[in-house]
Amino acid sequence: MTNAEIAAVFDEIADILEFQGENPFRVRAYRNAARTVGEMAESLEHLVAQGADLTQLPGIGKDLAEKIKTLVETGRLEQLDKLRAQVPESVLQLMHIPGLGPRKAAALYKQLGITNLEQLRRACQEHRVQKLRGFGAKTEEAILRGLQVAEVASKRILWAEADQFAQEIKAHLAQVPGVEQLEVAGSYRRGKETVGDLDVLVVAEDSDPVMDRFAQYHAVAEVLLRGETKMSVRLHSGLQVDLRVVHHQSFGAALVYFTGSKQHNVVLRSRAKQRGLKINEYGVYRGSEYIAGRTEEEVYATLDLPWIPPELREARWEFDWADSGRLPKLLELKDIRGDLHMHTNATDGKATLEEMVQAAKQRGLKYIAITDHSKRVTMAGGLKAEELLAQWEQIDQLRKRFRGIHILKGVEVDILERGGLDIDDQTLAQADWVVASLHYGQNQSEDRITGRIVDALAHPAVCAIGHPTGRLLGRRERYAVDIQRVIEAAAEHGKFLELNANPLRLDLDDMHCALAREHGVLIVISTDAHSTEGLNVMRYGVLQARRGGLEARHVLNTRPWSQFEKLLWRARGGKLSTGKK
DNA sequence: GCCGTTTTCGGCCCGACTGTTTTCAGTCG
Repeated sequence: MTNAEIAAVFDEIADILEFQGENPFRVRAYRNAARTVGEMAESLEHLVAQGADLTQLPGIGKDLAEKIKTLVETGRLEQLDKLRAQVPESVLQLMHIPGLGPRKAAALYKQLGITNLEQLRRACQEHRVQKLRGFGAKTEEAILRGLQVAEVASKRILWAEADQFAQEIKAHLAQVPGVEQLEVAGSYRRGKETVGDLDVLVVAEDSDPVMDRFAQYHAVAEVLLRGETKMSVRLHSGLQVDLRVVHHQSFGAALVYFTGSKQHNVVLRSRAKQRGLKINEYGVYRGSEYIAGRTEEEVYATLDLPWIPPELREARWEFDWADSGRLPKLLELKDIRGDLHMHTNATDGKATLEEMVQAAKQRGLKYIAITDHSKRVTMAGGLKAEELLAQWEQIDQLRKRFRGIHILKGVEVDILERGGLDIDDQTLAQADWVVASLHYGQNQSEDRITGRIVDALAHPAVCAIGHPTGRLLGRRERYAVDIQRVIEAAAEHGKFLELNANPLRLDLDDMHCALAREHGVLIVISTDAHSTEGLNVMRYGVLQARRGGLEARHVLNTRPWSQFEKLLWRARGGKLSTGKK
């Protein structure tokens, strides 16, 4: 059973317990466990097989450790079977309607016998819902609206898309007179790969002009609520945007509060409590006395903490790091010196080889690798060995004309379904840089896929594995691959692993990056550009790496050329074909 | 169900807004 499946079991248990009105802290324990398990890079199957002590994991105690063990060994959990028998599965969907929580959903089920969304719709239309205690005509209307938007509202969007809205909204609100400070917080500010909603924070004395202007933002479809300090809208795209207006002495506290994550805030609050303080979105208080809140630094300082970069605020390692003075100096976009995965119009890219080199140079890159597809990737017009060799001759010519940038002769060689690589060893040996990627046979078993990738890492010509999980955010699940084993193999052979900066991919993900760092494996952040504009996605990859706690020294393509050359030489067993001028 | 620099029992973050109430429960973030 995979980690994701175990996490799903715990989430389902939490859903049912919540619906049944169980102790909310018990529900939270299951949610926390689901999160811990779902985010782990190490496989629980392996940990159990090794007899590891699972209670060392955060939020996993004796009881849940035993349940994980049972799930891994038998694939089932008696507790869940029993719970499922008590509540029809479709009833749980009721809780996913905005405005319906466990209490109201339970009332609908118990008093009206509603077990699915269609019955709910009919009951609202027949005005049976408003007769229930605690419900009314407005609730009924809200449910009907909620039914319409439930599907689109639950969809998270890519960080890159959220960034466009965030920039527009900032520009839109900045024009309001009296707006002193303006920031978009939430998971957007934490740089999470997908974003569920936007939290806009504004400092102004008077909230009305800001809210009036906000309602006029062209993408707003509906104002969901509007109060003194808080307003929520839904955009035509379905994205919800929350606006909070605060006074300047609360800006830091509110920024901390609305940046989150939820779990990070819970830790902050308990730390405040331990120190006899109270922290909320308005500030830090001792009793009713305001202590701090103007800036984030000020707020963290009252809790004996340094300022923590938003990307790390997930209650994973940041508090341990901060307490022991080991908070990393996170990687920045300006640290990036090279880009080692890009395509040209020789395969499925749009720009010519020369245009790509020109564009890379304009962006200040000191070294790049041209890595077109190999022949197996027929859809992209992958290159045969002789075509590659011809391209590399072209690169020889270009090297004479372009100074100040090193152009590596590379290839993105396909890892074949049956194992092995798509280009012969002799040709590969002449390349400066080889990315091996898996494009076919994505439905094979975890063992086979992991085996194919581990074998590729053992190949002397291969430098790195491209997009190592193959996922496309919101479109395609990752293939079954044991990342732990891949990282161990990369460590053993001194190879590198890619963090693909395409906003749709972003794999390895943050947790994988952290695990690679622990194993001393260097990450390569690459754009996988298919056009000159494609080179601009590097910043998304940097953001993901920051979430994994990576510093510049953990990333191969931050190295100056001379250092990079040495590392590459070592990775290829002391054999470097050219790369030098 | 977890967890321990107040604790192995008794806590577990805190506030805004809405709708349905007549002082508050439920939901959300």
